[in-house]
Amino acid sequence: MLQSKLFSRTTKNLPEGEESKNAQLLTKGGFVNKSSAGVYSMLPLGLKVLNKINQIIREEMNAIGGEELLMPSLVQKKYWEQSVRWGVDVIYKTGETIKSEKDLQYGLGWTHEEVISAIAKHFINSYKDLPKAVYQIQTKFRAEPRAQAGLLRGREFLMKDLYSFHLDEKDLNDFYRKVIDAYKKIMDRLCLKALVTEASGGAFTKEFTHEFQVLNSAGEDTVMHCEKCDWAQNKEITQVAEGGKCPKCGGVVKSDRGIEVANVFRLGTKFSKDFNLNYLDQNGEKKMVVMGSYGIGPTRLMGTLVEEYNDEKGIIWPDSVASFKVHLIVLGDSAKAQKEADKTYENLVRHFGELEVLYDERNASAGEKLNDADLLGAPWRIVVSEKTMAEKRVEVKRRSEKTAKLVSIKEFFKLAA
RNA sequence: CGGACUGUAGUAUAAUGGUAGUAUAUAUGCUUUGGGAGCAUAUGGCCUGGGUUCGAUUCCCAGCAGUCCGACCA
Repeated sequence: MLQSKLFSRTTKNLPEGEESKNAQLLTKGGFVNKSSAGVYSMLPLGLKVLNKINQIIREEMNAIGGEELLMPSLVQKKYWEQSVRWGVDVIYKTGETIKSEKDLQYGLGWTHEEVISAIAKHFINSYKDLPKAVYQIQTKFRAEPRAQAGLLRGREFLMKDLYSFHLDEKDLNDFYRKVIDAYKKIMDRLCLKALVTEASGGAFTKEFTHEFQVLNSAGEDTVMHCEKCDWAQNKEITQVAEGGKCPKCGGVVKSDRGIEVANVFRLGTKFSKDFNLNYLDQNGEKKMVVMGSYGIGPTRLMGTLVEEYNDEKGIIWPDSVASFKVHLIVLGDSAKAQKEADKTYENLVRHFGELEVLYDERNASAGEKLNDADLLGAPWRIVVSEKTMAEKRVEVKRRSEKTAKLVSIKEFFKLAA
């Protein structure tokens, strides 16, 4: 893609008052645009990142037998009333609707246990229908009293929500483990280290739930975790103080801020009861379906990646999610260098595809181009100039490293493989 | 929802009870090209409502909006 043709452009000035790194850098680079507090548009560059994150999530969800579907965002009041959740204060509710249905009210979906339970009634009647797992990647709405920290806490955000249906607790627990493993794979592919953290079960269950916490000072949660082993608990429930002994291995317990990027819940029969979601077992006896729900926030993950991977110049995207794999820059205005860079661009496009190569062919100064490349954070930067041509090489630099080197384009393809 | 601070051009900012200035971005031309280049010209702005005043972008009140802190947060 040609940089001169991009819809967005980078800015020199930082947005006023925004203090979080992810809001600053994503706005400066033209990845996102804030419409109002906690409400963001994904601009073309940002959407490319988000789509890659979503694709990774999809692949791992499909791998454990999840089927993708899409539920409505507009959810009629009766659904929420059935689970006694119409009263929660995070629901955005519709005001006056059209006259002929003035008694009909809707809430914008902030989670979908109700809707999926109602749907599941149509398809789950027998033990032969279980287990099942479906998920969606969808915009969620929550009337947060205070949106903050850019993409980390929004009023509108993307969520992958997976729901599973089981014969009994044992079957649920087996699947629950599977989801945790799938989430671990997702974090690995996103280059994020997340602690599987025990947390309160809230209204659903007395058992622990598990949160995936990425330790980062931008986080809102406090995580107590062992220095040695993988033991971690949300501070809300933990009995151990900082500096105390890890209950699992005896190591030293530390306290750090964490960003909750995912969570897994055992719902049990809460919604099966509310929605009469039953099945007949082998003996013809009526039993309640046992459910689980599992969430990941792709937009929050995107913000977390920026918080984790940046330097004073800009973002350093992991290879798996970068908007572009390669950022090609031509320096100097000699027609020769231009021509050579054009050729290199075609070569790169043939190798990686057009969507993976950003070519800065603008008539701009060297400093501006180099700074933009650092800000946008593609994993590889290639410079073509009179200098590199004299050596019959291109200059290749990894965004995460300090030094560049001169190599042939063939050697670069090997490096980037 | 409580507290603090803030609303001036696309963005970032300055000054002012009486014609609103700068940087950056944008457009045009010339020059320039390895870390946000230079010159010239041009485009573009005082959140809304009420009050005080001869006169309000400025002072007062209210609203709306934003950021931060706290409370909240399946």
